[in-house]
Amino acid sequence: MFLNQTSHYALRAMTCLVKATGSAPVNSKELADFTDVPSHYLSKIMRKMVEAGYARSQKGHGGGFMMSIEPRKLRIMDVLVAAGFDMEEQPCVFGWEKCDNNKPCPLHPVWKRLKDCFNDWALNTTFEDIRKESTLIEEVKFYR
Amino acid sequence: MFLNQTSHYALRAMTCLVKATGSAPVNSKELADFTDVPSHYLSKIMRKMVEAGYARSQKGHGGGFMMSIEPRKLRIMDVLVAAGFDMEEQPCVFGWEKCDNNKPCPLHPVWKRLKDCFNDWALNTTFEDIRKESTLIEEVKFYR
DNA sequence: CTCTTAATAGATAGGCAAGTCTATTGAAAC
DNA sequence: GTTTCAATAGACTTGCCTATCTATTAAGAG
Repeated sequence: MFLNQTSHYALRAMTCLVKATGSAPVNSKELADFTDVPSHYLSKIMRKMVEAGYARSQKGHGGGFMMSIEPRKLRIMDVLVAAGFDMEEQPCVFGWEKCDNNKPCPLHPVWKRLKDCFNDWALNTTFEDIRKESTLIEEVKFYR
Repeated sequence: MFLNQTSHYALRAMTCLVKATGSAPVNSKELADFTDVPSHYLSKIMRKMVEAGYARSQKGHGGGFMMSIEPRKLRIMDVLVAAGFDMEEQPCVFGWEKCDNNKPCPLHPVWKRLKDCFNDWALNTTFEDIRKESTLIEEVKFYR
């Protein structure tokens, strides 16, 4: 419904990492299995998470990825942005170059309400919330 | 940000029609200009609006499209659905076939909050709201 | 009737996000 | 040091949503 496939993938991966906090690094094969993302494609997304400082990677034997930021300090919006999302670049519903309160497109006020609630969600949900609310990572295999 | 291009186009077109209620039919060239949608592509979308009963089309001289439902009875969700959107078919963030309250994916509760606010918006905003809140159609040309 | 305007239909093409493949680099174990 | 495991890099391919093109059908004007 919202966002693109890559955003979904990034959220899945970081969710797995937050659940694995404290344990050994999760290697990319495992991560690809849990998240059901093509492994090579996931690697690219993880690269972005590493560059943004949200994950660390460890090469070689026993290597993999681990979260490198306090979950309560990582918001959903941060992950989306790191994965390439940019709220400012989102086109106006009407396709207008300039569309703001001064020169609103015919759908501006209505659309703004939707954007506001999306922003509210993405900025006020942290990975600490996700860690607390999500099912256990161990249960993942069982469920699928 | 949300939904696909086609959904945006459908909302633009119906917004123009609701603003033109009472006047002569808006022909597809005019509609394409106002909405900035490729005219042949817009035709296909309008076909769906006609089939859904939200617009009427008039062929020949002086023909075009006009709204055929009371604005207060048409919700944003209706237009989205007619344009091809299906909430039930929206994949789970985690890509699970079955993902509900019984077998929630690790992001289920968090994602649900976003879906709820989207639904709330799409189901509770009518084209009467849009008509009242939007800038006048005459101003459109001026603004762009 | 016929002329003009405009919607409809379906086949075809483009563009870009998503996914794949191959090779390389880096780190740990022994 | 050498072997093995695993991340990184980047070129290449795929697939699907958008968009375009061509031809047809329908309706009103005169």
